[in-house]
Amino acid sequence: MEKIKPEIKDTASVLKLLGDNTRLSIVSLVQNHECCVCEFVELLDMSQSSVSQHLRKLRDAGLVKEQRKGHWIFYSFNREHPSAEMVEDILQHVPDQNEKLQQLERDGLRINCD
Amino acid sequence: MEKIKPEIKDTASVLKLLGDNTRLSIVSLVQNHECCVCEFVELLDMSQSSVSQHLRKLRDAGLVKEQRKGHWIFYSFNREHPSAEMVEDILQHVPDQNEKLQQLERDGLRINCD
DNA sequence: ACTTTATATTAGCATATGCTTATATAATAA
DNA sequence: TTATTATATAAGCATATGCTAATATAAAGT
Repeated sequence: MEKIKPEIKDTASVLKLLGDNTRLSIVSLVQNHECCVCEFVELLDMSQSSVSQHLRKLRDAGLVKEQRKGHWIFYSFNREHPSAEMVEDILQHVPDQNEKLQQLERDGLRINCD
Repeated sequence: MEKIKPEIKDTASVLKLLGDNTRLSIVSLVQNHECCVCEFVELLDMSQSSVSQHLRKLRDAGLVKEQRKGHWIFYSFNREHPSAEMVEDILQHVPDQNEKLQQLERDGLRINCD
Protein backbone atom coordinates (compact mmCIF):
# COMPACT_ATOMS: atom_id res chain seq x y z
CA MET A 1 0.00 0.00 0.00
CA GLU A 2 1.24 3.39 -0.94
CA LYS A 3 1.66 6.29 1.39
CA ILE A 4 -0.78 9.11 0.98
CA LYS A 5 0.89 12.11 -0.56
CA PRO A 6 -0.24 15.50 0.67
CA GLU A 7 -1.81 17.73 -1.95
CA ILE A 8 0.56 19.87 -3.91
CA LYS A 9 -0.62 23.04 -2.25
CA ASP A 10 0.08 21.60 1.19
CA THR A 11 3.53 20.61 0.05
CA ALA A 12 4.11 24.08 -1.37
CA SER A 13 3.16 25.67 1.91
CA VAL A 14 5.62 23.48 3.81
CA LEU A 15 8.34 24.43 1.34
CA LYS A 16 7.42 28.06 1.72
CA LEU A 17 7.91 27.75 5.45
CA LEU A 18 11.29 26.12 4.95
CA GLY A 19 12.20 28.69 2.35
CA ASP A 20 13.55 31.03 4.95
CA ASN A 21 17.04 30.94 6.33
CA THR A 22 16.02 31.23 9.94
CA ARG A 23 13.26 28.64 9.81
CA LEU A 24 15.30 26.18 7.80
CA SER A 25 18.07 26.49 10.38
CA ILE A 26 15.63 25.97 13.22
CA VAL A 27 14.13 22.87 11.67
CA SER A 28 17.58 21.55 10.93
CA LEU A 29 18.59 22.11 14.55
CA VAL A 30 15.55 20.41 16.03
CA GLN A 31 15.76 17.43 13.75
CA ASN A 32 18.10 15.71 16.18
CA HIS A 33 17.86 17.79 19.34
CA GLU A 34 15.38 19.59 21.49
CA CYS A 35 16.19 23.27 21.75
CA CYS A 36 14.70 26.10 23.71
CA VAL A 37 14.09 29.57 22.44
CA CYS A 38 17.11 31.15 24.08
CA GLU A 39 19.35 28.64 22.36
CA PHE A 40 17.98 29.60 19.00
CA VAL A 41 18.49 33.23 19.87
CA GLU A 42 22.11 32.47 20.69
CA LEU A 43 22.77 30.22 17.71
CA LEU A 44 21.03 32.31 15.11
CA ASP A 45 22.06 35.64 16.56
CA MET A 46 18.59 37.07 16.24
CA SER A 47 16.20 38.89 18.50
CA GLN A 48 14.05 36.82 20.82
CA SER A 49 10.94 38.30 19.31
CA SER A 50 11.91 37.42 15.80
CA VAL A 51 12.83 33.86 16.73
CA SER A 52 9.59 33.50 18.60
CA GLN A 53 7.59 34.59 15.59
CA HIS A 54 9.35 32.11 13.36
CA LEU A 55 8.73 29.37 15.89
CA ARG A 56 5.09 30.23 15.95
CA LYS A 57 4.83 29.77 12.21
CA LEU A 58 6.50 26.40 12.42
CA ARG A 59 4.31 25.36 15.31
CA ASP A 60 1.12 26.59 13.64
CA ALA A 61 2.00 24.44 10.67
CA GLY A 62 2.65 21.51 12.99
CA LEU A 63 6.24 21.06 11.90
CA VAL A 64 7.56 21.45 15.41
CA LYS A 65 6.19 20.55 18.82
CA GLU A 66 6.71 22.45 22.01
CA GLN A 67 7.10 21.15 25.52
CA ARG A 68 7.55 23.16 28.66
CA LYS A 69 10.28 22.10 31.09
CA GLY A 70 10.53 24.41 34.05
CA HIS A 71 11.72 27.77 32.87
CA TRP A 72 12.07 26.80 29.29
CA ILE A 73 9.97 25.75 26.37
CA PHE A 74 11.69 23.17 24.26
CA TYR A 75 10.96 22.74 20.60
CA SER A 76 11.41 19.54 18.70
CA PHE A 77 10.73 18.20 15.24
CA ASN A 78 7.30 16.68 14.77
CA ARG A 79 7.74 13.38 13.03
CA GLU A 80 3.96 12.96 12.85
CA HIS A 81 3.57 15.76 10.35
CA PRO A 82 2.22 14.62 6.96
CA SER A 83 5.30 16.05 5.28
CA ALA A 84 7.79 14.92 7.91
CA GLU A 85 9.45 12.46 5.56
CA MET A 86 9.91 15.05 2.88
CA VAL A 87 11.35 17.47 5.38
CA GLU A 88 13.84 14.86 6.53
CA ASP A 89 14.81 14.22 2.92
CA ILE A 90 15.38 17.92 2.49
CA LEU A 91 17.45 18.19 5.63
CA GLN A 92 19.86 15.63 4.27
CA HIS A 93 20.85 18.26 1.76
CA VAL A 94 21.46 20.91 4.38
CA PRO A 95 24.85 21.36 6.04
CA ASP A 96 25.02 19.91 9.52
CA GLN A 97 24.11 22.30 12.32
CA ASN A 98 25.33 20.08 15.14
CA GLU A 99 28.70 21.78 15.24
CA LYS A 100 27.08 24.96 16.41
CA LEU A 101 25.23 23.12 19.13
CA GLN A 102 28.46 21.51 20.28
CA GLN A 103 30.03 24.93 20.47
CA LEU A 104 27.14 26.05 22.70
CA GLU A 105 27.79 23.02 24.85
CA ARG A 106 31.48 23.87 25.17
CA ASP A 107 30.56 27.42 26.06
CA GLY A 108 28.34 26.07 28.82
CA LEU A 109 25.33 27.74 27.25
CA ARG A 110 23.38 24.64 26.48
CA ILE A 111 20.20 24.25 28.52
CA ASN A 112 19.63 20.83 29.98
CA CYS A 113 16.58 19.81 32.00
CA ASP A 114 17.00 16.07 32.19
CA MET B 1 34.48 11.81 -1.44
CA GLU B 2 31.42 13.58 -0.29
CA LYS B 3 29.24 15.76 -2.41
CA ILE B 4 29.44 19.45 -1.71
CA LYS B 5 26.34 20.67 -0.02
CA PRO B 6 25.14 24.14 -0.97
CA GLU B 7 25.11 26.66 1.86
CA ILE B 8 21.97 26.78 3.92
CA LYS B 9 20.95 30.13 2.52
CA ASP B 10 21.17 28.80 -1.02
CA THR B 11 19.05 25.85 -0.05
CA ALA B 12 16.54 28.14 1.61
CA SER B 13 16.24 30.23 -1.51
CA VAL B 14 15.56 27.15 -3.63
CA LEU B 15 12.88 26.07 -1.17
CA LYS B 16 11.41 29.53 -1.24
CA LEU B 17 11.12 29.28 -5.01
CA LEU B 18 9.42 25.91 -4.72
CA GLY B 19 7.20 27.19 -1.95
CA ASP B 20 4.65 28.43 -4.39
CA ASN B 21 1.89 26.35 -5.86
CA THR B 22 2.44 27.47 -9.41
CA ARG B 23 6.20 27.08 -9.41
CA LEU B 24 6.12 23.74 -7.64
CA SER B 25 3.66 22.51 -10.26
CA ILE B 26 5.84 23.79 -13.07
CA VAL B 27 8.94 22.12 -11.73
CA SER B 28 7.01 18.93 -11.19
CA LEU B 29 5.77 19.04 -14.77
CA VAL B 30 9.18 19.63 -16.31
CA GLN B 31 10.87 16.97 -14.26
CA ASN B 32 9.99 14.38 -16.86
CA HIS B 33 8.83 16.40 -19.85
CA GLU B 34 9.65 19.49 -21.79
CA CYS B 35 6.78 21.93 -21.78
CA CYS B 36 6.19 25.22 -23.50
CA VAL B 37 4.61 28.24 -21.95
CA CYS B 38 1.20 27.81 -23.51
CA GLU B 39 0.99 24.32 -22.05
CA PHE B 40 1.59 25.67 -18.59
CA VAL B 41 -1.04 28.30 -19.19
CA GLU B 42 -3.47 25.56 -20.16
CA LEU B 43 -2.54 23.16 -17.38
CA LEU B 44 -2.34 25.66 -14.58
CA ASP B 45 -5.23 27.79 -15.79
CA MET B 46 -3.33 31.00 -15.26
CA SER B 47 -2.60 34.07 -17.33
CA GLN B 48 0.31 33.92 -19.75
CA SER B 49 1.92 36.86 -18.03
CA SER B 50 1.80 35.29 -14.64
CA VAL B 51 3.20 32.00 -15.88
CA SER B 52 5.93 33.82 -17.70
CA GLN B 53 6.94 35.66 -14.56
CA HIS B 54 7.11 32.45 -12.58
CA LEU B 55 9.21 30.85 -15.30
CA ARG B 56 11.57 33.74 -15.21
CA LYS B 57 12.17 33.26 -11.51
CA LEU B 58 12.86 29.59 -12.03
CA ARG B 59 15.16 30.31 -14.94
CA ASP B 60 17.01 33.08 -13.11
CA ALA B 61 17.68 30.61 -10.32
CA GLY B 62 18.88 28.08 -12.87
CA LEU B 63 16.32 25.48 -11.91
CA VAL B 64 14.93 25.24 -15.42
CA LYS B 65 16.45 25.61 -18.85
CA GLU B 66 14.80 27.04 -21.92
CA GLN B 67 15.17 26.04 -25.52
CA ARG B 68 13.48 27.57 -28.50
CA LYS B 69 11.92 25.24 -31.05
CA GLY B 70 10.21 27.11 -33.86
CA HIS B 71 7.26 28.96 -32.46
CA TRP B 72 7.68 27.76 -28.95
CA ILE B 73 10.06 28.00 -26.08
CA PHE B 74 10.35 24.76 -24.20
CA TYR B 75 11.28 24.59 -20.57
CA SER B 76 12.94 21.65 -18.93
CA PHE B 77 14.38 20.73 -15.58
CA ASN B 78 18.05 21.58 -15.14
CA ARG B 79 19.74 18.56 -13.65
CA GLU B 80 23.00 20.50 -13.41
CA HIS B 81 21.67 22.77 -10.70
CA PRO B 82 23.53 22.42 -7.38
CA SER B 83 20.25 21.57 -5.67
CA ALA B 84 18.90 19.36 -8.43
CA GLU B 85 19.12 16.23 -6.33
CA MET B 86 17.26 17.80 -3.49
CA VAL B 87 14.59 19.04 -5.83
CA GLU B 88 14.15 15.55 -7.23
CA ASP B 89 13.86 14.18 -3.70
CA ILE B 90 11.18 16.75 -3.00
CA LEU B 91 9.29 15.93 -6.16
CA GLN B 92 8.95 12.34 -5.06
CA HIS B 93 6.64 13.65 -2.39
CA VAL B 94 4.49 15.58 -4.81
CA PRO B 95 1.47 14.00 -6.49
CA ASP B 96 2.12 13.00 -10.07
CA GLN B 97 1.32 15.65 -12.65
CA ASN B 98 1.60 13.37 -15.65
CA GLU B 99 -2.09 12.69 -15.69
CA LYS B 100 -2.77 16.28 -16.58
CA LEU B 101 -0.26 16.14 -19.40
CA GLN B 102 -1.89 13.00 -20.73
CA GLN B 103 -5.21 14.77 -20.68
CA LEU B 104 -3.68 17.56 -22.76
CA GLU B 105 -2.42 14.92 -25.15
CA ARG B 106 -5.88 13.39 -25.47
CA ASP B 107 -7.33 16.82 -26.08
CA GLY B 108 -4.82 17.31 -28.88
CA LEU B 109 -3.39 20.34 -27.12
CA ARG B 110 0.07 19.01 -26.56
CA ILE B 111 2.79 20.77 -28.53
CA ASN B 112 5.27 18.50 -30.25
CA CYS B 113 8.26 19.67 -32.24
CA ASP B 114 10.19 16.46 -32.73
C1' DA C 1 6.82 44.32 -45.62
C1' DC C 2 2.96 43.11 -42.84
C1' DT C 3 0.54 40.02 -39.73
C1' DT C 4 0.18 36.51 -36.56
C1' DT C 5 1.68 33.82 -32.79
C1' DA C 6 4.24 32.84 -28.65
C1' DT C 7 6.49 34.78 -25.10
C1' DA C 8 8.58 38.56 -22.26
C1' DT C 9 8.46 42.77 -19.88
C1' DT C 10 6.69 46.74 -17.41
C1' DA C 11 3.86 49.37 -14.25
C1' DG C 12 0.67 49.46 -10.73
C1' DC C 13 -1.61 47.63 -6.88
C1' DA C 14 -3.14 44.77 -2.96
C1' DT C 15 -1.45 41.63 0.16
C1' DA C 16 2.20 39.08 2.64
C1' DT C 17 6.48 38.95 5.04
C1' DG C 18 10.07 39.78 8.50
C1' DC C 19 11.95 42.85 11.37
C1' DT C 20 12.03 46.17 15.54
C1' DT C 21 10.12 48.13 19.64
C1' DA C 22 7.14 47.82 23.22
C1' DT C 23 4.19 45.25 26.08
C1' DA C 24 1.89 40.99 27.90
C1' DT C 25 1.90 36.45 29.89
C1' DA C 26 3.21 32.63 32.62
C1' DA C 27 6.12 30.03 35.51
C1' DT C 28 9.54 30.32 39.07
C1' DA C 29 12.21 32.54 42.91
C1' DA C 30 12.59 35.48 46.87
C1' DT D 1 3.12 39.28 46.98
C1' DT D 2 6.53 40.97 44.32
C1' DA D 3 10.38 40.35 41.25
C1' DT D 4 12.68 37.81 37.82
C1' DT D 5 13.16 35.01 33.84
C1' DA D 6 11.68 32.93 29.51
C1' DT D 7 8.67 33.35 26.05
C1' DA D 8 4.68 35.26 23.42
C1' DT D 9 2.10 38.79 21.28
C1' DA D 10 0.89 43.23 19.12
C1' DA D 11 1.68 47.38 16.45
C1' DG D 12 4.12 49.64 12.99
C1' DC D 13 6.94 49.86 9.07
C1' DA D 14 9.83 48.83 4.98
C1' DT D 15 10.33 45.54 1.58
C1' DA D 16 8.91 41.49 -1.16
C1' DT D 17 5.51 39.01 -3.64
C1' DG D 18 2.05 37.73 -7.14
C1' DC D 19 -1.41 39.24 -9.75
C1' DT D 20 -3.65 42.03 -13.76
C1' DA D 21 -3.57 45.05 -17.68
C1' DA D 22 -1.06 46.92 -21.10
C1' DT D 23 2.78 46.89 -24.11
C1' DA D 24 7.10 45.09 -26.25
C1' DT D 25 9.78 41.66 -28.63
C1' DA D 26 10.99 38.12 -31.72
C1' DA D 27 10.35 34.41 -34.78
C1' DA D 28 7.32 32.53 -38.50
C1' DG D 29 3.92 32.77 -42.04
C1' DT D 30 1.83 35.28 -46.00
